Amino acid sequence: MQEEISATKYDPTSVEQRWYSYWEENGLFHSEPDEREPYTVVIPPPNVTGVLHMGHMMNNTLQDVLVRRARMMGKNALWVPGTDHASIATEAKVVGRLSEQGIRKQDLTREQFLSHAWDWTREHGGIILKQLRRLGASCDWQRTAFTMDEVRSKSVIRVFCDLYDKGLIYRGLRMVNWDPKARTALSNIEVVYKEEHSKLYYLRYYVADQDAVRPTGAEGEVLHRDEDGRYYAVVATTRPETIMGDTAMCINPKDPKNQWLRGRRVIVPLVGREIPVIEDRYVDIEFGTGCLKVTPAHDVNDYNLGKTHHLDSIDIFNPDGTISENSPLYVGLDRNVVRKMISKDLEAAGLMEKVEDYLNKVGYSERNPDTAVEPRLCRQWYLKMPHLAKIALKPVLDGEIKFYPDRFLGTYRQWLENIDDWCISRQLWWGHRIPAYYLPSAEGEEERFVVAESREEALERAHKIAGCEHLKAEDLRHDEDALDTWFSSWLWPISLFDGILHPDNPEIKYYYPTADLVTAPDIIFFWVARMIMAGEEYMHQVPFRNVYFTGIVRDKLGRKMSKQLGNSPDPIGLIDKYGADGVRLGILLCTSAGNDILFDESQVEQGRNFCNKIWNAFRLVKGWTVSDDAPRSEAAEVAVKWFDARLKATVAEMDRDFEQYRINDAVMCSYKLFWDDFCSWYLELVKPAFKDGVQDPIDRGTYEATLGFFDALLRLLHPVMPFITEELWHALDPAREGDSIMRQRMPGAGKVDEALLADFASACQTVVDIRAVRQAKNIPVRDTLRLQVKGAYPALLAPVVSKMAGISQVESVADFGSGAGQVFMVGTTQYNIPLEGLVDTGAEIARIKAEIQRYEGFLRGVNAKLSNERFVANAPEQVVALERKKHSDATTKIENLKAQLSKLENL
RNA sequence: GGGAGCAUAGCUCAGCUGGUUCAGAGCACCUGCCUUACAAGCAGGGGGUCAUUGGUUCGAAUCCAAUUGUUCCCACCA
Repeated sequence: MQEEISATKYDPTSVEQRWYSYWEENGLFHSEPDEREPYTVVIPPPNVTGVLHMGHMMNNTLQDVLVRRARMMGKNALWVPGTDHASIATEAKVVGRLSEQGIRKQDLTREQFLSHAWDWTREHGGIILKQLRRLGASCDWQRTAFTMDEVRSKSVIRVFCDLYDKGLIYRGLRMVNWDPKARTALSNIEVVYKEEHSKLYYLRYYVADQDAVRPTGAEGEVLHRDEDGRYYAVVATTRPETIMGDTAMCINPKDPKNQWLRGRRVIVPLVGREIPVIEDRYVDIEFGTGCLKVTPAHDVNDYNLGKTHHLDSIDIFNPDGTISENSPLYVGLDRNVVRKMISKDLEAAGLMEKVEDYLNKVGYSERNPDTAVEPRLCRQWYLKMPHLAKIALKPVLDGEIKFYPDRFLGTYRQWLENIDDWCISRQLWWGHRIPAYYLPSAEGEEERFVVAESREEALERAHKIAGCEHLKAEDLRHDEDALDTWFSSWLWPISLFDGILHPDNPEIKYYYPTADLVTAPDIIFFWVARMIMAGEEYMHQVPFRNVYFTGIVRDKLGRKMSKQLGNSPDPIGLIDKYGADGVRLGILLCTSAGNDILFDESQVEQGRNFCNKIWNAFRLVKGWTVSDDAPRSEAAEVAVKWFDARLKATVAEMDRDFEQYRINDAVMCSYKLFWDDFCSWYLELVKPAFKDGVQDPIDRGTYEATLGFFDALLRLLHPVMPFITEELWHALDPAREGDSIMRQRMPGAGKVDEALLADFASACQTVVDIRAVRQAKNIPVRDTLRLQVKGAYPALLAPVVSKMAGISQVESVADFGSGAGQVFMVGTTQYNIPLEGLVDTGAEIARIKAEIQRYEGFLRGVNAKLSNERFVANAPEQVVALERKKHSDATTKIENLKAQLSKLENL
């Protein structure tokens, strides 16, 4: 320590490692239920194979601040960590790795594939949890959970069966959003719509029965004929590659342009197949030519048209997005390739009328952002939403759960009020396998199944079905699909405490509901809303009280951080460079609820500099020699009293900020308290004089008080900067070995002596003004000055200006005398620094004149108010009184200045 | 197409229930200092029609309306 303390820079590396191990080894993050008030936070589980990015950094720093603070407020704080199996993302990574080794997923059995996936999980899983330790996260690691561990898996299965038995889960055949890369269905919210520049292709659909075409003569009718006189319709489409699936063309019956097409049949270009022309009001007359090609298998709207008009449906795609055998053309080719190809072929065949640029919205898979979603008709599992949406809406509208910022309430409400059933099945292996078992069935027979937690139970259930009494276990076919990842995440606050399987266990009863949830607004639907549903359904209680929405971390230019752009700093690299405390402070200072943050390394630099400041303040204090006989200086006397008040006032302010989740404000408060109030004022005031190369000793009383303040400041800062505060808290007193700052209480707010704070502020202003005079006149600090005062001034002024501004003497005078001096005002009190020969009278006159002008302008404004009868009559008394005070103060100031001016002019 | 947010100093943003926290903070910038804790620092300083236009009010950065710009969310128009 002795050697380390001589360093003028704080070195976080060894400190951070040492204390984190200490905390963990001593179980300081661990919580067990006891008689204290619980404070619970569950981590938004990061992907098990993920690595820490800036978003995690911000999010987890915020959580850690809340948790550490709660712990030091005397609560039994618990922060439960864990990871998410992230089925699509993880499965995609595993598939990717296998294919690098030349292995295709379809060549593996389910068991073989899962074994690879578990290998991958063990290999990469937990990296992110280690990284969170570097950040200082005070998670109870003994409780680390995984969405696919035993308790969580069983909970998911139990809930599925329960919801099925309640009639909330069903199997349905409908259009789903299909991800052809992952080859799975997606829920609606997993589709991200992106605007993109594409083409609108105008295709010729020749009329089949040319001879039957009769112009109707309707006004505005548009007939198309080629050079041979053959009639054709023109269809505008963005997806020419789907024409092989066309089973109709649709016009609006009211469309005058296309009256002649009513009742006709047309020929699908290239394909040559005849399809009917149907009529439906759905078609927009204004769009394109008013003719719509109908492909019921590949478009939701077309599907609906197909249903109402009883059209055939031709599915021309394979699950991977290549053209299937159902198509006469392009079989086996990818849909994106075919689009280019077919447009050329259409062109060549003279079937392409024209191509226009077109801006349209295309749905992409959230997890495979390069893959456009393909609407596809298939059978999936769904969870009914009306009941769950209803129970999830109430606690938020009632304010039982509070959102910070509360504007997300509107988003939340709107979504729940217009919610679709949730497609919960995924055609993936990595995840919780759907506990449905199909009974043997003959070809064409409707599928029959039972839902149960195990095959044995399923068999029992199956036996109860007529005709199935003799089935054997192996006759049951287990559903191949897995559940949506969010179907496990939504149970997280419950399943972490085993509340699904054992609803009455002491842990769930103690820790649930959790206190605060810190998360990003983009998962408000995916996760937040659904956790509330599950909480209400299974615990009959909200899962958390407050939801703090963070913003998105962007770079300095406002761009989202991404791997592609390479604009995302490596968080661990930042910690290596600046220290975890510095990084935490840097992030916290620019975070406010719901607002995106524009991250720049300079903010982290600021954090590091602050660590340095704390470190050096510590060096100063620890470097003092203490004397039991030395008397306490007047300046120290004032400083101790003042800082005590200042500290209490700041604590109160921070408490208010935390209550409203204005965390950045609270952090800034403590930053300024330490840097400005403690270092720049307090320490400078109590700092013993330095004479003849020797520093005077400090008196014991002031020293003890200073250590006390330092201690309080460290406690106040601990939630934000856990490492340096623990280090210095120990260094303050060797007797603390074996203890931890984490176990101490936060400083409390107390009654604040406001008058003292005001007096001190006035004295500070005086110091600043004196220093300004010194700088302007180039008077070094070692040359002491005299200060004359006209009027009332605070009693603590003299010691403060003496110590801080090099004033040897403060004289109360009736008049500043005839000699030249530098006069200034603090409030309405006039001060003068006699400076014979140093004052430029001309410049001074000009300055005072400008000053007078400024105050006169101010006074005019005040007078305007005061002479307004309605103001005097209507405004609250206090406000009017204030205005009167402004008036009298300004008048006094102007008088003072004028007197000063005339004196100078008469020199 | 529907909804929400934002617009205040060069940058990032506070400004909460209209009135001394009213025009603020941090960073950046300028000037002077290597003053025995800290140059990653100290001291001092400049800088803004509060997007625009109306309205409410004794009084508006603050409340209301419209406009402009911008960001985000939701929605099946090929």
